[in-house]
Amino acid sequence: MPELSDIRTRAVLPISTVIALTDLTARQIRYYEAQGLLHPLRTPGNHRMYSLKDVDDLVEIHSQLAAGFSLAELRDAQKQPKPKTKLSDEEVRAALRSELLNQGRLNPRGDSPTQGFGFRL
Amino acid sequence: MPELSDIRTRAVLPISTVIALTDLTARQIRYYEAQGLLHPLRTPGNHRMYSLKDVDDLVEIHSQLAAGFSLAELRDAQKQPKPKTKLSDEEVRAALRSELLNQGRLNPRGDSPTQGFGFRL
DNA sequence: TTTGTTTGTCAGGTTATCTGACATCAACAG
DNA sequence: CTGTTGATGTCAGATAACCTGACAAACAAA
Repeated sequence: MPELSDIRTRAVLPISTVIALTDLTARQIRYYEAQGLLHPLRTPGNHRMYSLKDVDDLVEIHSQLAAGFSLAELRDAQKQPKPKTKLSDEEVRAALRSELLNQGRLNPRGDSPTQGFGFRL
Repeated sequence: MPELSDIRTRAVLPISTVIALTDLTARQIRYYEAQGLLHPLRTPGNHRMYSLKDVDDLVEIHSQLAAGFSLAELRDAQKQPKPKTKLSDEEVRAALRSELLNQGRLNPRGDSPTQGFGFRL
């Protein structure tokens, strides 16, 4: 009996279910994959199988597309490692010091603060 | 965009996934359904679609089968409402009184105490 | 032995998904 | 204005997945 605890990352959903859960079309889902945005598993018969995490990612991708980003940009952004929850105590203190010195501007590159990519406190 | 919170009761899995998650055969899964033990939804094209709860139920059914119960017994047992968490305070007090009076035997019918069907405190 | 329950297996038919190609449409550049 | 690019729609042909129905096997119980 397989473990059922990894259900969010286990590929259990056919594309028809993903379509129903996301309101995306098969064309969109396959195109995002072709552009390198996700990598669903395949059955021995070559049918795509998706995890719940894939569904989340697809919704996020479509949201970012609607926000004006291109699939190429999203793909490149994926390659950047996201420190996020893996900040050491010292890094957190450094970020807080920077916060105080820069009056709340943690984003020296001037990117939109609403996208959620790259470094954020 | 559909809500993803009801994912445990939403029919999103094809029978091939259920087979992989349960180690049951398609024959077993369809036969349990034919005997009235579960009722997966169907796609417009008549393909069965299962929820994660269905997967849990199937594992439980197979376990009960291995324990010697017949599918007919399990089906009938399903029809019995299970009070369980819906006991009123008065019912709890009555059960405790009965407990004291009968020296721990809450099962006057003499069923096996390991099955988990019917009334239990 | 006979009967009932559960499971295996096969055949024939239908549905779901695949890939590849071409069309459309909007945004943008020249 | 015209041509290019990115995202999506749509279709055809092929294959995989699933369906039902039927018959057989294994086993336990009457």
